[in-house]
Amino acid sequence: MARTGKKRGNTPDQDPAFVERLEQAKAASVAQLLFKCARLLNEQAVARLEQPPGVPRIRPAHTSVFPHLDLAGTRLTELARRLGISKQAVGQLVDELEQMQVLERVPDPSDGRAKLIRFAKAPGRSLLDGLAHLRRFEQELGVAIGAPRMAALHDALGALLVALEDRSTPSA
Amino acid sequence: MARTGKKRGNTPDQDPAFVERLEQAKAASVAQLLFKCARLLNEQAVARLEQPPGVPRIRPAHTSVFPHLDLAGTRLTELARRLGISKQAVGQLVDELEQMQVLERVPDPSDGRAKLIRFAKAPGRSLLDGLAHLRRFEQELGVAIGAPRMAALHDALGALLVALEDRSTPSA
DNA sequence: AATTTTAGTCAAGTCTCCTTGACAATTTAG
DNA sequence: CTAAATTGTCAAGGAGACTTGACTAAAATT
Repeated sequence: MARTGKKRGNTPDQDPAFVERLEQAKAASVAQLLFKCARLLNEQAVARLEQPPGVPRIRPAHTSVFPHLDLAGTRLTELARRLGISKQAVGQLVDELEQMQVLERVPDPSDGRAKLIRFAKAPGRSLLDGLAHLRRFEQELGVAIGAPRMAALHDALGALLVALEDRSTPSA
Repeated sequence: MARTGKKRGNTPDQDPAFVERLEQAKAASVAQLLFKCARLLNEQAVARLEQPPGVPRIRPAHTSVFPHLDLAGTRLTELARRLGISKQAVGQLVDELEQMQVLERVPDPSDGRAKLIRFAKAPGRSLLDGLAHLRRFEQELGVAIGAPRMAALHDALGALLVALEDRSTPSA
């Protein structure tokens, strides 16, 4: 690295007003903050999990399934509807999560065609370890930024999610 | 839908303690909320942009570049380092953003090999319109969840980002 | 001046995540 | 009982977001 120290700082030849508009736009963006935090958090959380090689690793997409699972079990079709993706896609995710012994499929007693998808009775450490890890990670972050802020974050995100979901599905 | 009304509510045959741990874990996850909000927000923001057909559309991946751009211009290699991806990948994103007249490449006066990537001088409406859209979108969301919550969200995310960045680069 | 590094690019390939199409097993409706 | 609809699965495929490898031009090092 032999650059002469002027790594940044001055704008070469751009209109100051234009520059200011950009600065403003960048600074104001809650969205940008959100994106960046989400990416970093996801990366660091996943990196914490020791993943046994060979069997399919847990991937970001898998986590999106959990919040839509009823504890009594949920049908594939219903899951697909909630996630807004095809049932084949869900099927694949569930296949993998089943291999990891995180989820299990049991026959639906009330319908011979259907199966209920639910958390595995004897999760192969993957699930509970993973969740415990995540919890611990979140606690650490809570300490880092302060409990009140963490609570405020939780609250605000919950509200934001509702607002966003209302937009994407104005009907359902 | 002929299920006899027991869509959820009671757990068939699972250990209550286990069930509670799961419920807790699900409810507690700030991370899940964060991921989902970020994804929805990015998708919806991009979807709002009226995209001229033919030329490459702006896609969610593109937005990740902006926060790392210095207004004076940033080199491709530096951008790649900041984003944590290969310079070829960045090159592709920048190619597309250049075609859309959102960014431009100018030769780096201090190094004949290098080019500086920066916001286009005459953005083809895409950029400024896009930023204006984003601002408006955020304002709408602010109304939806309430101004205080929005402020709290902004504050908490800022703090969280710092905490996360400190972790990922304890040295640099 | 000769050698090694560095900045950016071209080409090709991979991995993830999701889609469409076709299908057998059941259930429900007529 | 037969016809239509629904549940889940198998198979193939595609778009997006990267990656690795090979290479040129310019700069720094020796």
